Amino acid sequence: MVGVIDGRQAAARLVATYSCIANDMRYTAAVFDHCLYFNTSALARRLEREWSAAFEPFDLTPPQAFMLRAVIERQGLLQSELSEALSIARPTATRALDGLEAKGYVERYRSAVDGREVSILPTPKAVRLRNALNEASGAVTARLKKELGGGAFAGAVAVIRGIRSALE
Amino acid sequence: MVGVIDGRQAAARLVATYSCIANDMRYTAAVFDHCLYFNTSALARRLEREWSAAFEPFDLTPPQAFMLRAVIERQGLLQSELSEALSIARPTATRALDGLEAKGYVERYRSAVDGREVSILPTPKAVRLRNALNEASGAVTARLKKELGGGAFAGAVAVIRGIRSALE
DNA sequence: CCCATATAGTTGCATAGCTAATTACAGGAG
DNA sequence: CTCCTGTAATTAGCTATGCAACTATATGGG
Repeated sequence: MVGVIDGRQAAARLVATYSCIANDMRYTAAVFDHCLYFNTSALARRLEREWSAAFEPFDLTPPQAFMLRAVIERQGLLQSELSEALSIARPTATRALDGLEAKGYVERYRSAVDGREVSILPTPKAVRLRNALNEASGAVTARLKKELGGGAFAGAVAVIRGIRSALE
Repeated sequence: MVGVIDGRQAAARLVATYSCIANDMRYTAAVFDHCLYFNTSALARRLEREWSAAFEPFDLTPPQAFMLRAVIERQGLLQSELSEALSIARPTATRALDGLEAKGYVERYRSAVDGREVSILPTPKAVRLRNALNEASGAVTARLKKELGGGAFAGAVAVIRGIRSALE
């Protein structure tokens, strides 16, 4: 904390709120309106809240729930394959699986073929959650589709996936 | 670590890799292809890498750099206004500003009008970075625009921003 | 004036993500 | 066989993020 601002400066602040010295566009509301990074990160944070609420009844965070769903749908994948499927770094996969293992949802099996690899299998308790997890996620999707319009929603997902794949 | 998987099970794993019991679509490559949350989060992580490299010469992470750019472009905003402008929670803004203050890029001024509020101003050292920061970000944008096609890029940003604003 | 309520900012705690470094195993060159 | 190199997973350490709780200030009612 460095100083105190007086009333005159506070008034100047209010003007600054609604003007943009940077690009001669005055009364621009948002600073990074046209930035792909900014809008994508902000949307990701916003969506995290939606899916967080959806998985809250299972006491799972969205990353945990998506990892578990992947383990259930693709039984026996190696950790490296899971990290690739979920587009996360391998240490992140290690920790997500640590958490799910501690909760009794997954088991690790070291491969007899290659002793470095570890296969992941869901426990029966996890498999029993499968439909409920899919439905919880599907309910959020259905709600957003309704709010945003079905066509717009599918188009948006396609656009976002398209950018992802264009960046490898 | 619970057990060891044998060769036969390993073979079954490979089949599982490329089939999807969940929805009768076999040979589906990606598990959550149609999920808005999954694709958006994954894209956000990918873009974080791009912008991270862009701001690396300034020893700033993307969140730090975007906060600093907002402070420079909207001089004198309150912390609450900055957190809203950047779509982050107020504690996150507090910590981002702590870091920028420690680096000598921003100064906090407690409002004389309302002693709870704090106005943020960039230091001259920060203002001198302004063009370079904008250009660093613009260079990434330009490169991606070229890779993805200008129309597709602008359309994608519009779509993503549209979803953001539809969710308030 | 004093108290109750509200608000701005901060702090504590937890999760998730990354890179770099480490450990354990695999596989080929000599 | 031994060593060197490569790779899967883990560990260490950092940043960013959010919610909940706390502090300090403001404001309106008695």
